[in-house]
Amino acid sequence: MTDREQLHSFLRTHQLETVFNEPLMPHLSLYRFDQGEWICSQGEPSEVLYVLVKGKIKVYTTSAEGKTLILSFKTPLEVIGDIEYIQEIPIINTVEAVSPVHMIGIPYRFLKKYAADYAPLLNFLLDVITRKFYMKSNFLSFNILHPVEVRLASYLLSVTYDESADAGFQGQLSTFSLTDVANWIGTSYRHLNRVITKLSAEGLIERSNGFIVVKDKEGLSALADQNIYE
Amino acid sequence: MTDREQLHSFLRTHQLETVFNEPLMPHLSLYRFDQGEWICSQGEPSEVLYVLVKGKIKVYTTSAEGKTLILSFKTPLEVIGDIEYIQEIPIINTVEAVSPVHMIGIPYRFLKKYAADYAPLLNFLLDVITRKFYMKSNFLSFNILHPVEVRLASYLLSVTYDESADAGFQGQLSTFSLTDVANWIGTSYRHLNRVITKLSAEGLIERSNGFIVVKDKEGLSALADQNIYE
DNA sequence: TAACATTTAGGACATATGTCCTTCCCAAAA
DNA sequence: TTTTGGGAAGGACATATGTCCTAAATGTTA
Repeated sequence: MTDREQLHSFLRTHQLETVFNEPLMPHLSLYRFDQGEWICSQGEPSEVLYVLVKGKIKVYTTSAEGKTLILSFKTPLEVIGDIEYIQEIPIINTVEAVSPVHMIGIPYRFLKKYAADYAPLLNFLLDVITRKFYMKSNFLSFNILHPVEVRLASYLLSVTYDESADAGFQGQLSTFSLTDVANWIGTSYRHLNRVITKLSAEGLIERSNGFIVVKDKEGLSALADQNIYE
Repeated sequence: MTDREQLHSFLRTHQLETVFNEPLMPHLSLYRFDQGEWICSQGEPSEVLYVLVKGKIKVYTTSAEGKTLILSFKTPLEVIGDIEYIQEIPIINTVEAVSPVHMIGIPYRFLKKYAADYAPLLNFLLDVITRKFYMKSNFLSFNILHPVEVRLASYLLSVTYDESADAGFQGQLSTFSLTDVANWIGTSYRHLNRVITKLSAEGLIERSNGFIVVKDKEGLSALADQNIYE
């Protein structure tokens, strides 16, 4: 399959054919990123709108002091560079591939030229952005309002739910390093460890060579009264 | 001046005349809210898109445990209910007038009927939402990544800047109660007090019957290396 | 003015979280 | 097999923050 064919196949799969109008089509291209590769990085000038169509990415911000805060893990369908496109600002967050990734890219200048008033695209962007807004806002407020223990419980539930739906992992936390998890829930690796130890002692989870196994889903739910992801 | 005239005057002032198309016009109405009045409240069904055209509002969320987190103070031009409109979800956050407030309201059903594909409105919403997204995301990450001391410094700078530009207040923190400030920077009243005492001891600020006076703007800036509002 | 409510500042203590460092374990290289 | 490097777990300690309570200050009503 050629790149062009694959691109169109992705458009079809995600029902994007109506989102981009005819004059825009020639300017779409397919990008691939390897695991660990940076897709864009905080502070850079931004020029391309990306649509994630395959794989998993990690969005994070780095503070002046060098602390990292993971803002989200995203799977298709998701858009990167939308805020930057509309506000005409440099890249806000660093985006990194956590698996092999395919993205469709459209340079801003063509969007501006051919689709600034194309309602289907505008509606698509509105939908994507508002969903992002809602989730991020929720997630970050949750982080501020709850202690690490609750955040971890909430995180574990959402991840194990995903995984098991996806591959029958039976609540084993794979994929992410504990360092990632720490940055994700906004705490230090050390403290995360402490909380893991505590939850283990309470029989809610179990640690097995670098991973975490959920033992008592009910118990975790009780702890994380409100799931971040709803 | 009749309500109708005033409404149109507001539309003109904020250059909104092009945002709403003809069939929508009869369905715009002007709302007034008194200081302290609730404009909408977390969890309610949402039915009206509001545009803040005069006054100041406070947006906050309340956690299951009853903790309050103020997400933003907003002045014109700002939109309330946009996320809810597009995602078709209940009200996310509680909004309260902190001064007498004027808002233009448009019921969702007319928006859907007459303007679902009206590009100027869509672009307006995109602009407003992305700006909100950017600021909120910034603000909340900042909160997670920095201690209260830094958040307070950053807050004081932004507020005193605003105030002085507005009315020559010379860095006196008016308007907000310290309880509001605490909820705003995501900490407890008690701890805020502690930090205020500390910064006072360092000569950066001074406390004078319920208010705070900024004594050393440079010093505060050094502390808050990155201003939340940029 | 007296009595009472309400707000404000801060003390005492417990808990949450961060930083730094050490130890242990395992895998890859010699 | 030995060596070495690096990650993972956790100890020790300092700091940040929260909760509960008290005392002073201020306003408010009788």
